[in-house]
Amino acid sequence: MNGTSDPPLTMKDMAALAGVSESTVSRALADHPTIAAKTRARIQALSAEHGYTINPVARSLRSRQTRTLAVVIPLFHDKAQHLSDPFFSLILGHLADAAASRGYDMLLSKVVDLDYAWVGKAVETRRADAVIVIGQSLAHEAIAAAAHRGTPVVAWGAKVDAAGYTTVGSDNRMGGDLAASQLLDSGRRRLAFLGDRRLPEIAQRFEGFVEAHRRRGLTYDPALVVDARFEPEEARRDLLPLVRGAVQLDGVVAASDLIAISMIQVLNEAGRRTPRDVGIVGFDDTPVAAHTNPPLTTIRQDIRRGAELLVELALKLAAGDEVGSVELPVELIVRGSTSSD
Amino acid sequence: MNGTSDPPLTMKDMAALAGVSESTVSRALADHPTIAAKTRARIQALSAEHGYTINPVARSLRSRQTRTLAVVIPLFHDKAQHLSDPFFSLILGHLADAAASRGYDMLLSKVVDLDYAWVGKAVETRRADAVIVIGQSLAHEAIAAAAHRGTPVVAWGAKVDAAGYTTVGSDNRMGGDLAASQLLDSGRRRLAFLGDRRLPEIAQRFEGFVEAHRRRGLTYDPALVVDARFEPEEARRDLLPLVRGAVQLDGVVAASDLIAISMIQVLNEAGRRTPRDVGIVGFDDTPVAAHTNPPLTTIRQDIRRGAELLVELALKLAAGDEVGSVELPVELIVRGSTSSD
DNA sequence: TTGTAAGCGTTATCAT
DNA sequence: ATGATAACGCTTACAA
Repeated sequence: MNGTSDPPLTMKDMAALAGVSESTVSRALADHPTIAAKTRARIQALSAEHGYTINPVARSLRSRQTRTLAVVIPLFHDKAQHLSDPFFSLILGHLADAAASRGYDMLLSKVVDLDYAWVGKAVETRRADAVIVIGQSLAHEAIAAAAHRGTPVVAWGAKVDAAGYTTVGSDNRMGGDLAASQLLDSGRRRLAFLGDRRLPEIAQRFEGFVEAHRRRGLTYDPALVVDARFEPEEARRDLLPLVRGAVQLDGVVAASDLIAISMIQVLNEAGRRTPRDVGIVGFDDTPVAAHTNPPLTTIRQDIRRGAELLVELALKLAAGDEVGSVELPVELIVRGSTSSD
Repeated sequence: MNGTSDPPLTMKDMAALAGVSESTVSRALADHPTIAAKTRARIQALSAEHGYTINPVARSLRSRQTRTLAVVIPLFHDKAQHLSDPFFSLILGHLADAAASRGYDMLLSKVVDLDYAWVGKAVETRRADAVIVIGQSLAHEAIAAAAHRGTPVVAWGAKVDAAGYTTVGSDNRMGGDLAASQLLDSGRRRLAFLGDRRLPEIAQRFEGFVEAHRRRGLTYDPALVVDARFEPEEARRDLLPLVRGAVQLDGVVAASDLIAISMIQVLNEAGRRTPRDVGIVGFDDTPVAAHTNPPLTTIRQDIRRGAELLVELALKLAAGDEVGSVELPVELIVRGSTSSD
C-alpha cells in the first residue's frame, strides 16, 4: 500500500494525447465556440476518460478569478459561541448549496476579535472573488468601508438606508410586528422584548414590536425590554433579573429561537408555565423550534432564498454589475408556546 | 464613489521599493535565515506599511501547496438538514479556529448525494492540501478508498479497526455505557436506545448501551431499540410508534441531543413526563442541552480538542508523516432529565 | 548574504 | 478552426 500517487495530468499531457495544442484543449474545455463542436466533444470525452481536471490554481493565476466565495461570520469573543446558533448552520448549508450549484467553492472564515479589517481581506488578498458576511453585527462600518474600497461584499442583515453596501435580509419590522401582534391579539398586555438592540436586525424587530403596540393604542413597558445575548448561557444571565424581579409579564417576543428556549426554561424554574402564564414567540424557525416543550411559535425567515440571493448578488458585484438590497418576507408560525388553551 | 481600486502590489513592486531582488523579498517574508536579520526586518516592515500580501494563488502554483484544508460534510440518509444539528456548527467553528491558527484557509463542501467520489476530490483537483470529513456516515468505503489512493484524509467518527484511514472521535462505547449506567443505577430497567446504528459511531454507542446492561446481569428489550434519524421531523416520525405502542419504557439513551429533545416532546404529548416517568440522556452536550425543559443529561464530547486534532493530523498526513487514530474521552453531564426527584 | 533565471499550468493575444 | 508564445506572481536551484 504505497501512498504515493502519479503526478496529476496537465493540459500539456492532454494536448499530446489528443494530438492538438494546449490552446485547443483549453478552449475545448471552456466550451469556446470557435472550436469545432466535434473537436470539443472529443477532447471533453478524453479528459473525462483520463480523469483530467484543470488545475484551478494555475487557472486562477492566469484568469485572475478564484471561483471562490469567502463567507465571513463575525464572532466577537470566543466564549460567545455565536456560531452555535442553529441559524448559522442553516444558512451555511444553503450557502454551500448555492455556491456549489454555480461551480464556486466556499471559503469559511470565522472572525473572532474586534479587528474590523477582515471584511474584504479574503478578496484583497485574492483568495476569493467576493465576500458574504453573515450578520452585520457590530461591523457595520467595516462592511461599508470594504464596499467603498470596491470590494464586492454582500451582508445578511438589516437593510440600512445609506449603508453604502448591499444587504439581503428579512423584513425584520414585519417580524417583530407579527410576533407582538399575535400575543396582543390573544389579550396579553405585558409583553417583554428580548434581544440585543445594538444589532441592526434586532433594532428593527424591536421597532415592529413597538409599532404593534402603537397601532392598537397600547404602550409597552421599557422595564420589560432586555438586551439579551444570543449565547444560551449568557441569555440566561440576562433573563434571570427580569423573571425574578417584581415586574409582571404575560408575553415574550424573543429575537431568536434559542433565546426563547432559554426564557421558557428560566420561567419554568420560577414556576411560570408557558403558554398558560406567559406566551412566547421566537424568531428564525430553526429545526428545534417545532420540537421544544412546548413547541415554539416563531417567525420564519426564508433562509434558503436568502442564501441564494446572497450568492447571486455577490457574484454580480464581482462581475462589476450594480445590485440592490433585498428584504425578504417573513411568516408567523403558530405553535404551542402562544396557544391559549 | 468609484468602485475601482488600484492593482494590487506584486513582489516585483516590493523589490523595487526595497531596492533588492525579488528573491530577497520572497526569502525575507518567509523568514528565511540566510537573509540578514536587518534586511528581513526592513522588508517585512515595508510590506506591512504598504499593505503588501503575497499572492496566495501564485505561491500555490509554484510551491504546490494550497494552505487550504477541505472540510467535507456527508449528508446522505436524511436528505434533510443534517447540517442543522448543532454538533456540526460547533465542530465547524472549532475547525475554523484550528485551521486559522496555523495559517490555513478552510474550504467547505457539503455533500448531498450518494456520489462517493467526492472524498479527496478537493485534494486531487489541487484545491486543498488535505481533507477532513465530518462524520464517516455511510461513506466509510469512500474515505478508505481515498486514503489508499494517497489522499491525506482524516475523518471525525468511530475508530474502526482495519479501516485503512485515520479517525479522530469520541470513546463512543464509553459514552453509551455511561448513559445507560446513569439510568440503570437510578433503578430504571426498561431502557430505549434511539439512533441509527448503520453509522459506526452510533453502533459503538449502542455497544456501550448493551455492555452496561450485561455488566449488571440485565438485558435490554430489542423492541425498545429504534433507528431514529437525526433530523427532528424525521426523528419524530421514528419515535412516535415507540411511544404510542404498548411497550413500556422508563429510560432513554439518545444518540444526539436533538433526538433526545424530540423524544421529550413526543413523550409529553403522550402525557409522559420527563424525568418522572421516563429518564432521558442525550449525546453531544450542545449549547441547547442545558436550556431545554427539563435540562438534558448528556454525554459531552470534547469537540474543541477533536477539531484541533483533526487539523493537526490532516496537516501531518499532508506533510507525508505517519499518524495514528485518536479516541477522546467523554464525560457524563448530569442535569434534570434524569434526576429522580 | 544576495542575485539570476527557470518554471509551476493555465489563459489570452496574436498569427496563420 | 487551430497553433505559438507571452504573461500571471511567485519559489528555488544555482551562481556570484
